[in-house]
Amino acid sequence: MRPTVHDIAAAAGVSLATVDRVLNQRPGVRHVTREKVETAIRELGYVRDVAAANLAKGRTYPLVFILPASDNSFMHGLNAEIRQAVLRSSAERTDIRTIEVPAFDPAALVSVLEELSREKPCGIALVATDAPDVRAAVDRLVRERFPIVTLVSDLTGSLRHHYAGVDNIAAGRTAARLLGRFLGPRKGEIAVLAGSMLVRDHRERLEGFTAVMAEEFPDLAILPVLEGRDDPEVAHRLVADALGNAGIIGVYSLGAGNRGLIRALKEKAVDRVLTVIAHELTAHTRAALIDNTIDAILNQDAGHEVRSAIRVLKAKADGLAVIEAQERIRLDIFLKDNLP
Amino acid sequence: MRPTVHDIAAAAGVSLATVDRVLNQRPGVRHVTREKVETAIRELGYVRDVAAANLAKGRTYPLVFILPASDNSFMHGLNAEIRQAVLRSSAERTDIRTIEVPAFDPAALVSVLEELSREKPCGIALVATDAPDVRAAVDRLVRERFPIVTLVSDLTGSLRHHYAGVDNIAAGRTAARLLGRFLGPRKGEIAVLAGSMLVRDHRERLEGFTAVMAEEFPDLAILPVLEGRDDPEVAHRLVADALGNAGIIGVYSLGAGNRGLIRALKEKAVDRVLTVIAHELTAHTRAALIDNTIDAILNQDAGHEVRSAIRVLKAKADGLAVIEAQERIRLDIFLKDNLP
DNA sequence: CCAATTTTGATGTACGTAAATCAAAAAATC
DNA sequence: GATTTTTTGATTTACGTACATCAAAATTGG
Repeated sequence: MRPTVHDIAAAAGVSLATVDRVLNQRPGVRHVTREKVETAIRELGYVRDVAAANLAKGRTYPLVFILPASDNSFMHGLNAEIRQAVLRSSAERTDIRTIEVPAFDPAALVSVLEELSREKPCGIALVATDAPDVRAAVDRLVRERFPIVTLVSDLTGSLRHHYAGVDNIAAGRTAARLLGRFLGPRKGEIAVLAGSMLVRDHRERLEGFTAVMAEEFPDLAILPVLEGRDDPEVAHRLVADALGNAGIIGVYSLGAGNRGLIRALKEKAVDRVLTVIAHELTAHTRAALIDNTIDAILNQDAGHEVRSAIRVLKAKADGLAVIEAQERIRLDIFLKDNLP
Repeated sequence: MRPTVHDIAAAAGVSLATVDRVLNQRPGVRHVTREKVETAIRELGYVRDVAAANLAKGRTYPLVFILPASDNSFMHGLNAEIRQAVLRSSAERTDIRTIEVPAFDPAALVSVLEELSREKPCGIALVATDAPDVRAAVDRLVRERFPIVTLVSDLTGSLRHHYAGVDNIAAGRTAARLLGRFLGPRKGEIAVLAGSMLVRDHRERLEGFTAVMAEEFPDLAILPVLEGRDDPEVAHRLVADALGNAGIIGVYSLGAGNRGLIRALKEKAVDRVLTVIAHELTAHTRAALIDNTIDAILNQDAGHEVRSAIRVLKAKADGLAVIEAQERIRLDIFLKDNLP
């Protein structure tokens, strides 16, 4: 049996009350006594029974998710996963609130973060917009001891405790290698469709993509990036235009708005041998993968990201360790054969 | 606040003791009374606080893992992950025991399963050997209400509650498409290295592989399968021999023993352009992926499999629902760019 | 050395559930 | 209608921790 507070008290030769004072960092314990207790804790390998403690405290974990108000499949999926988590909240003792902020608007995000500092949630997950002000606001909250994880899009260089999302540079590199290998010895041009170069994850994907292309596939030339603003209509127009160029043999779509891309491909490229790699598995991209319009889909599992963020925030709130390997968000590569 | 047993008692107009009798299916409750309580439970949406219940019961979950005594990297990894889980067992209230049985030996597995029926663990995870006797033994245990999950290798058609492993047919299909696409328009022969055709997961991978090859890549001819018994030495000899055939342009290694494969490739194929796809990420395959000896690695994450098996067994033991999406074991595809 | 202060101990209640006991009430049997 | 049997209620203890209170002891300051 694992040791309890009683065992600690006995081993340290102090009373239960003193052990409690040490464990919950209450005042009124002499330094030497505190050390006796801490030694006993270490020697017996005591670990607080979190379930019992939470029961006694009647503890819940008020968590806040801050999401951009973007109208694309991925964000809808993310929202749906958060709603699923809310359904489980009574069993998990969480109390989850979602705040939507205008997309690509650092100031709005910062003001929400500042409000939260007053509200005292026990953890914050945010889809970060990459700006110095945001970084500063996050760092401030971390210093005030709020557990913070970034979701989907990271805030490199900030003090956030954890990032629940994929490595976007690796994603871009992977897309490049897949495209390069699929195209084999062919020479030609590659069209790249992004949402916006203002978003860090898109920039990083592009960075990884161009790096591998330059290093390993010199026969493939990357055309100037098309910025579709994650909007199907815009994407459709841009891609349809671009396909006027007969030299294009491959397409990498690294953002959202794939509905437009797929429509353009079906209209303009039925008779051409194009290799297409896109991000995010949705009903549309899935269908396109199956009918060979798309050759591979890179995906991040929004459900995993949300569940991971919650686990990490709870653990940080309790000062517990997380299982690192479990919290790594993997880049899923889907061909038509391994669709879930 | 979520309702407690007290609320149920009040709502149903009965005493706490009666609610307890209903909840824990103790005898001595009239049918009408039981229904009153059950109605109240439904109407208030009561769900038992598992943490509090476990605390009161002093419950632990005695779990058994049955593994084949195979000396390969994957099984070593699996064992290591189970040991990690054992380290967490006090926090997770589990009590995990591992039993090793001779590999590919249905009789041994069956006799272990029969012993367990007496020992009464609250859950069993096994790497199944695919044989009718094993199926029958598993079905018998399921009927005796033991939660059972298969691990890594499934037992199709049995009553096991869950399978914690990848879809091996999909894995084989994915390997075929990757190989086919990487090879592009080239014609030639493909060598396949397996462990043993007696193991279900290997058979399934081969099945998926040959199916896609036949459907979609008719220019690639699959050579007779080399059975390396997951042994590096045997694999080395077989592959080295096979590479005498100059028509080989691709290799699919669907089992273990990749150390031997890699050695053979480095000795015999330095000057050839071979495309190689292998299973299981180990130190060796990882290095080979980085130095371009291998082109892609398909992997199943043993840590995820173990943690998932434990979660599912605990949930089944408590009669709780599992988050299906969370328990799906994914086929990881690693190129040199997205290695963890 | 006494008083003021700090530190420690002893004890009780609570969290939500499990499990047991014994008495009381209701139902079934003859 | 009395007796047996079944069903129900009331109450208590326990799980491991948190938290509060009050008294007792130890330490500090003067």
